[in-house]
Amino acid sequence: MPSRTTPAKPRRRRVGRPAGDDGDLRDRLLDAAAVQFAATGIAAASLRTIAQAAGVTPAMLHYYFGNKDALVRALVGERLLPNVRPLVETLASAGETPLEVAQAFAQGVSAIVATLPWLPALWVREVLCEGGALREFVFREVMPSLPQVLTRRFEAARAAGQLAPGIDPRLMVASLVGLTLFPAAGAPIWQKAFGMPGLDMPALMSHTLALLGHGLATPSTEKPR
Amino acid sequence: MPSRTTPAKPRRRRVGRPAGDDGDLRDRLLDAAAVQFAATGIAAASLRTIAQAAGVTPAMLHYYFGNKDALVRALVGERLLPNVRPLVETLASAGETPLEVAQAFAQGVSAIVATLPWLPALWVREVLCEGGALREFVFREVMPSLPQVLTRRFEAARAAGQLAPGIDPRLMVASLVGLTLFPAAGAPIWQKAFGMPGLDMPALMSHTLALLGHGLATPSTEKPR
DNA sequence: GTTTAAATTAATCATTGAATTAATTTAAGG
DNA sequence: CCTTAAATTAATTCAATGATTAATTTAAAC
Repeated sequence: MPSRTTPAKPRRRRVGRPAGDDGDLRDRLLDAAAVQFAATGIAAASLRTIAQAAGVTPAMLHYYFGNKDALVRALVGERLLPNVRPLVETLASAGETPLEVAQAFAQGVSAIVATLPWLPALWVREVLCEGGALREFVFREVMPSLPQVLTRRFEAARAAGQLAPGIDPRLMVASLVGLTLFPAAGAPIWQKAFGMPGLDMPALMSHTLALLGHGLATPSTEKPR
Repeated sequence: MPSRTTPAKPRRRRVGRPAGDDGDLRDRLLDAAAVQFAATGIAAASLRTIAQAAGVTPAMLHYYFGNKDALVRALVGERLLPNVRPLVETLASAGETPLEVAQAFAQGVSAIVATLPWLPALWVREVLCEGGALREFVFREVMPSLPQVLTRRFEAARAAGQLAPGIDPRLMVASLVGLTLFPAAGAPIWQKAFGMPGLDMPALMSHTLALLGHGLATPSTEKPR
């Protein structure tokens, strides 16, 4: 039993440079920041909380990044963009038919989610919503290309008679994001609150691709009246 | 030109009960709060900013609502739920085929957006995302019914052979929200950044219903190889 | 060994935000 | 008219947050 006079917090680190080689602290701080930013939004996430999650003092965030804004920029530059850019480049040429393009998109999102589980929530909150803190920055970096690349591909498909009537090529980006990235951002909700434990990315992907492939009605019941 | 010694801010209200009958201030505060909450997220929206947008002092928020939490509850109780509940009730019986149910859903969302333009962004940010401030509260009030009602309807349709193969009835809620409410939350983005001025709710709705009706490939090019 | 650089904490500061209170003005009721 | 209640602002308080600095410990370099 610890003596009553020495509070002796269990594993409290002493002041000074640590013995063990903690050379990866910067990475751990970025990870903690990503999780916290995605969970509560960037504005609502305090540096104290992030530092605490990484087991250090908020002064370390100042030491490694300078200030909160620079931390956000580092996260975007070193984690977000490097993982999103390959997808954008892939989509410029992947697949032939519209459905194949959509499949490539869904697969790319699925891959990103597998490595960065916090990305969908952060993207939805801070990039896609009005007033999101990352909108300007991200749009300048990746997005000028992504929507236009995809739109051009779907427009070409329509010109070639490969796109179903009534589908707006320009709106396909919104539809694809809404069907893949967005559900991933709320996965815990759909899972727990709706009592569906089987909702993982593979299940979501096959469902979504079926929907994109032939819609939701069976041919026999379509327009029955 | 105003004299230099009297700053005399133009239309600064004097202290005390106002002459004109401003009996609707409480409503205006709720409106300003809704807009601000949707624009930056609840946590990041300051009472100062909300009060300023309504042209009054933050003390008025305390006067009418008590504290920020009560303001949020009032907004949910008096603006959100009354506008969302009718949709939930409609969906319990509207339409016959899955496509008709989806159409009723899309139309309901469209109607809500017309009256409360700020709702999609607020809903996506604070209800659907992990860590959203309204999740617990809203889920206890409306959501226990909405997803289950819709899921049951799509499951019945599948049992009746009206649902296309590969479609998961439980995931349809996520798909519908992702195709309707979610794009509405980011409408200004799709519009401005993608150079598509024609993106309004009617256009989005017809596109989405076409997608849900028959998928995105023309029958002739489906499975070409 | 001694010196120097790196990494870390504790402590502090300034700013902002939510919450509260006292004072003030006007409307309404008798 | 006089009194009372309602609505509003200015000013203040308290907690939390981002930012910063000085002190401290260890590793590395010579």
